[in-house]
Amino acid sequence: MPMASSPVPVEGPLEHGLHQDGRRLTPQRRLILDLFEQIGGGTHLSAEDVHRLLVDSKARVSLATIYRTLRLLVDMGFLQELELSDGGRRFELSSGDHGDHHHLICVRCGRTEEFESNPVLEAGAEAAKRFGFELIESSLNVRAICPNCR
Amino acid sequence: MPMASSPVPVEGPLEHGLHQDGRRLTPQRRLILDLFEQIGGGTHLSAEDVHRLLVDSKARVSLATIYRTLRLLVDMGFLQELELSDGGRRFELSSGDHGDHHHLICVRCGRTEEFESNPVLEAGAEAAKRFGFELIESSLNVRAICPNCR
DNA sequence: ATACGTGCAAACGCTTTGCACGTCC
DNA sequence: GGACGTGCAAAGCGTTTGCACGTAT
Repeated sequence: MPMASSPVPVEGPLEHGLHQDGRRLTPQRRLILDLFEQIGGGTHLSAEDVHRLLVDSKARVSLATIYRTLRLLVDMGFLQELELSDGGRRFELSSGDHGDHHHLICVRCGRTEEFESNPVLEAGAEAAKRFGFELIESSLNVRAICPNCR
Repeated sequence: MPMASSPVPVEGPLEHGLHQDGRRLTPQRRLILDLFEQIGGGTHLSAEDVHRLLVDSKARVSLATIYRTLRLLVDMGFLQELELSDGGRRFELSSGDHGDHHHLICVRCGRTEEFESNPVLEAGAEAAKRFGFELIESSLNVRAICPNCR
């Protein structure tokens, strides 16, 4: 039988990544990443969404910290930033598998569906190669009108 | 010999579209659309770009009118709005042929190359169909680093 | 102990809007 | 003549930043 108590609650990737750069693990950073992990991989949240959700759950985080932490988590690779059609920036948990995502967006109500497509990924990679660019990621945004809004 | 003067200088699509809705053809609207037509189809301009170019050429147009007119021209289908990686909104002449465009964007310097890809268009159309959406347009944004910035 | 992070509020950049005046039909 | 469009300046919105205080290491 193992020891009953483990004073260090298993150093996760967040702690590890932060400490490597001399940065610190704060309750706010933990809360923000936890929120994305609990809410699941396919959800797109704005900075204000994150703030409201955390405040609603009695957490004490300022909007400024949300913005700073979201940028940090994107830089560290935990989150990905999305550029949807309305100009609003959204964030979602990095999908460890590919890193590329395609979105079908209703221009009326904002409803967004995700899908995958290998031909699209290949086309992006090929275009980058042709122009001598180093590929980071490719994202297809399909602007459309959803069944409810028609 | 025909009459020497033709008081209506050939009503173009802009005049026609405007008058249909009880809207008016103003010098500002003409200037803004002319700018895009002269500069060519592949160029992406921000609202400020348009303003600066017009002011530089001695035109008298306010930034507010630029914004109002850009939206109008997009609504009328003469221009298309682009959502590039940095969150900046850009506009370009509607390419009469397809209406879909794909961009390769350098995340460091903002250099943008355009390319075409039928598989991408097909993938977008197929996704829209699968979810029951009515397709408007699809755009692939490939985030990458250009040769100069590497 | 000390560098790093936070909250607050002000500043910021881009975009929109209220209003009085001007202009196209 | 009258509705529509413009310019100006102010407001709006999402985001960033300076600063003093707090806290993780």
